[in-house]
Amino acid sequence: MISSTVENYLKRIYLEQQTDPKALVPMGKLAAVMQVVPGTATAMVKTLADSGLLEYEPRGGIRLTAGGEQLALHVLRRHRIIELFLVNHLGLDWSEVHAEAETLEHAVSDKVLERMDTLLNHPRFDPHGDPIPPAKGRMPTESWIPLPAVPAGQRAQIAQLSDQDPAFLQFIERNALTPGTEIYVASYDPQADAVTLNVPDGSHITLGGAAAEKIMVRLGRVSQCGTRVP
Amino acid sequence: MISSTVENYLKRIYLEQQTDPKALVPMGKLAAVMQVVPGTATAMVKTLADSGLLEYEPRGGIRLTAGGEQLALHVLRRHRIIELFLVNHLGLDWSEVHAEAETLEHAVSDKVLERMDTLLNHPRFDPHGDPIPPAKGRMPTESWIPLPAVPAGQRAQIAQLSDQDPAFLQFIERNALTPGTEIYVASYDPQADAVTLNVPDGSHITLGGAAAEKIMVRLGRVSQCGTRVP
DNA sequence: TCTCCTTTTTTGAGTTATCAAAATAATTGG
DNA sequence: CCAATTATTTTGATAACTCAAAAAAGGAGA
Repeated sequence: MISSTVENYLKRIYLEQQTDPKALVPMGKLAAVMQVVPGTATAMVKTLADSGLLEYEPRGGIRLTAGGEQLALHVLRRHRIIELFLVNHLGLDWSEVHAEAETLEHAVSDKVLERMDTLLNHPRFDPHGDPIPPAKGRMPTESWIPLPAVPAGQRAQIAQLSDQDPAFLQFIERNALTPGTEIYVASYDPQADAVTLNVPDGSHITLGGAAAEKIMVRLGRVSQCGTRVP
Repeated sequence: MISSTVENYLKRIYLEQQTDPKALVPMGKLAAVMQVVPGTATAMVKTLADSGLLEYEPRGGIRLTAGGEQLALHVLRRHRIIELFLVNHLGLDWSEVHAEAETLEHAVSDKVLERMDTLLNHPRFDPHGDPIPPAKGRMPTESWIPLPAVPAGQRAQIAQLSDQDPAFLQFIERNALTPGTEIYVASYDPQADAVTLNVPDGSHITLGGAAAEKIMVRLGRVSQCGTRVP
């Protein structure tokens, strides 16, 4: 039986890996995201390597094996389906479901998960726009760019929010910037570190660079299938 | 933070206590139901006593304190609401939800639990007929008797099944003996160790004493409010 | 009352996951 | 190229939970 601690390590390593797929994940980074001291990460990584879940290059870094990645994706699938279920079926606020799913992802059985998946109609994205790993098959590749990379005068669609902080997500919701929203980038001034957008309801809003960087968009009016927050 | 191990001990102790409320729960019994060696139970009981969750009489037995009982009831409430939610909202079979709830009861937050409770319309009984401890206030007292205690010729209503084994529960369902069912006790022969019942659909069935003992009933046609398996 | 048997407690040890702090390796600027 | 800094690993401890097996306490029957 695989412990929830191990599940968390695998999930985190996978997510770190995605930020730079060719590089090894450094131990310091892993320790930081797992909120443990470096020595703890080293110890855990050794046991994970012994279990064949990752490759460990001492003083170099780590990389998940195919087996490790499969387990990580399974955890991620649980996490994201649970998030969506909590929003769509239990009426929780999307800003709080991340924290709930952190715990539930280790407790929900495959059977219960597949029921949720069916009830949700096999969704492709979670409430924050993150793709839900399919039960079998490869992870879909996403082509997102951060909002500040969109040239002024372009249309785009909000795809994903890469910060799960409830306060940030509530801000996003208050300003109708949830995934799926079509926006128009009115201006981007690198000097002022400011992006101004028009949103469908007619209003416009100006964001600083730090906030804009957390908003991932798809250029043009690509249609995105899958359930998401209205 | 209270560990799920501790939650399980408290829950089990509470349930054992109920079988004979005036007596202390013996250590051997606790070890048996927790499936640990006696020494483990002793060690855990000492820490629980130090935390003020139970009273421990060495070589005598244990009894939950008010605080311990409150925590136990909280766990039991989670367990039973989750069971009902899994049956009514996720369509799981009632014979399998006990096992699922054993894990989920330690992972579901109060917020999620109260959403389930609301969605279920504040049910009073779980799928097996066990009363759901209220969020606040005392546990309702049930007046059940085992099926063999019903005199022949009497009507009764099935109240609860005191065995969570999926095979037994599937048998119960196949024979339409789920909680809420009105039955008529046609005969009871202690010598033959057999009870024969008539069920609403017109058929009748004969049970051995061991199976009949696991079926708790309410005499007469008392109406039981609360959601249950159809 | 005095063994024998059962129950319970104690003792010693193992596992998993963690931290603190010392030791070591790698990198980087002068 | 070397010293200083930074990253990583090692070492020694701890907490929670567990088991195995020895020791102790309580009966119950002769």
